[in-house]
Amino acid sequence: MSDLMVTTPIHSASVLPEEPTQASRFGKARSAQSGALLEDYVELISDLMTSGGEARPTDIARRLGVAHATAIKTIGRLKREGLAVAKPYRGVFLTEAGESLAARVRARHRVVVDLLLAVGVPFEAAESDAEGMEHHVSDATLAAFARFLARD
Amino acid sequence: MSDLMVTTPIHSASVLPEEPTQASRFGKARSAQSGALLEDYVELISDLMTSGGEARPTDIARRLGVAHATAIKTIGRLKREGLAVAKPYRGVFLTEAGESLAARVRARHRVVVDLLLAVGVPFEAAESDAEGMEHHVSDATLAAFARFLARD
DNA sequence: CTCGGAATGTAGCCTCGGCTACATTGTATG
DNA sequence: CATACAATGTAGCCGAGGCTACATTCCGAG
Ligand SMILES: [Mn+2]
Ligand SMILES: [Mn+2]
Ligand SMILES: [Mn+2]
Ligand SMILES: [Mn+2]
Repeated sequence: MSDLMVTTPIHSASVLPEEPTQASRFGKARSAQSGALLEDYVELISDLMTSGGEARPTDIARRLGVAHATAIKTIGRLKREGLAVAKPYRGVFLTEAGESLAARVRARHRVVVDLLLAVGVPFEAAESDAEGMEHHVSDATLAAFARFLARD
Repeated sequence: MSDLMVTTPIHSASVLPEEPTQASRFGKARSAQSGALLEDYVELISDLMTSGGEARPTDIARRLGVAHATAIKTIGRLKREGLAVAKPYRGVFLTEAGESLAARVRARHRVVVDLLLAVGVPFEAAESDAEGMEHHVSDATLAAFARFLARD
């Protein structure tokens, strides 16, 4: 490795950022995280509706690997936030807002996985890591990923 | 775009994964998330010690953008988990385990930021998004990132 | 039709990670 | 060397997201 590469700094400098800057970064990570669960739910509900015509609490719970009571409680939160509707014992449906969020989340998920694959991440690691990473990918980063994937 | 590129599938197929597979992916994302806060704390404490010789609860809180009581409570958890030690009113210190975790976390943070920069993500978005994404980067993915960055 | 088992829903418990309000301690300055 | 004030610590609240245990409802097989 050359120690004279002044033109293109490959590595990010390891300086402690300014305090408000750093606080803002951590804050963004926290708020991104708070929406993560709802994003996964709407994406999953949309997938289940498409592939089987219905989204039942038990199926949702099994797919997420949680107890059915946990799923039902979260579905309640989806309703409160206007992302889903459900009548007792009648399955879950997405609102317009829910469908639209699901579409965005699904598209982002795919781009993240594709980016990981493109830089050489093995398939299962890509899918697994993307499930968590996706919720922290900003629009700017998503756009950069898309540009990178579209390059020749 | 050619519609005959059968040799190299660029895009990940959009099929619903098998149920246990999907549950395991979501489960991994959940457990990764549960360690995220502790990772950020040890990295930050290590940085503060290096740059200023001490890590005080107030400074930690300001950098993270949380109330000092929140920081103190989490420092309690660091102690319970054997990552830090602190005597009342005397500042926080990392144990061997804490230092070692901090070193790994710092290295991973840098690789993630560098990877994002390398694929064209703007600097501030890279730093901001990395703060959340890093905690979901598995060893396999980290290794792939490092290989990608080391390419000619 | 009936009724038993699966699905759904409810209740109540836990930990985590935020917060505010207040109490205590340490120390720097006058 | 006293004390005002900043830092630290404690108490108690909240919501999210897990869980188990139990109650209720639905529906398909007989
Ligand atoms: Mn996800
Ligand atoms: Mn996803
Ligand atoms: Mn982080
Ligand atoms: Mn970090």
